[in-house]
Amino acid sequence: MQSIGEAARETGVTAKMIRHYDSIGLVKPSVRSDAGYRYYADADLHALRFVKRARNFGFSLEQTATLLALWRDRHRASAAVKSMALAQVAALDAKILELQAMRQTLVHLAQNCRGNQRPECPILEDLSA
Amino acid sequence: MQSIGEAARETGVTAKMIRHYDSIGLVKPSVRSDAGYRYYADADLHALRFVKRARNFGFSLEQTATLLALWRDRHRASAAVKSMALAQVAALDAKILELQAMRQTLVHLAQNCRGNQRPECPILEDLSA
DNA sequence: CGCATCCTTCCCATTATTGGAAGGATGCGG
DNA sequence: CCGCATCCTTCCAATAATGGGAAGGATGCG
Repeated sequence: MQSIGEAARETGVTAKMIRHYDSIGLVKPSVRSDAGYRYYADADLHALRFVKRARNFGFSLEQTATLLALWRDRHRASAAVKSMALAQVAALDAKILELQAMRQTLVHLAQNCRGNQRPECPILEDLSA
Repeated sequence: MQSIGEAARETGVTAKMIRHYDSIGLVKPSVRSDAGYRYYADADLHALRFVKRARNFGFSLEQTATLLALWRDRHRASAAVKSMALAQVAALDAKILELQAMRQTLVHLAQNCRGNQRPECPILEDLSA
């Protein structure tokens, strides 16, 4: 049983966020002391690391909660998990395309801007067009 | 002089957001009636469209405020604008790379997940590893 | 004149995280 | 065994940008 500080050190999730995950019901400590201290069992630490990784993949906390429930269910079908992963890939694709379009337009505008002491600048001209 | 509703229709910025931009000092109406109604001059509408475009390029409101100030300054050097645009390109690049890395890992995991009724799934296994 | 539609301000919610304050609990050195 | 450092607790607030809604006043038109 680890205190919240120890759990934070071991999982790389800040104590602040661990309390937050507790408050929203995502990962709750197995034990609360009489004084209210949170104590995390190994399985809890595992869940915290799971959450951290899912967040790194860009899953929202809500998606992460679903994945966590699936992970805890030994009998779930892998299809449910796979479809979530593919949906996340599609969301990432859309976001990437959007950012690439922004980037390309900006690069194009910047290439046509002298970037000197004179005021002429197609970037602002385009923004105001 | 357009009322906020007319300004919203003409610029595509919602009345809600126009009020918000006023409250944070980004774009203020040229005139306020005795009753407190906001009235927007052509230059104000221009500024609202400018803001909308800058936001479409992924500039933050703070960056947008700077660009707007540069745009309003007839004597600014184009170098200042160009460096902001290039900084934004760099930020977009970093974000794109990050999303591509997420995407690739997820695709790889999903490819190795059968996605059937059985529980075996490398996606969850990786998340919990 | 009355009703529909607009407008105002103010408050709250979202998403995920971070910050701080005020106060209680624990642990260790002297 | 006392006091201090460090941990912990809860609550409140802020971030960025937008949206939703309530309560109430203003306007416009028939």
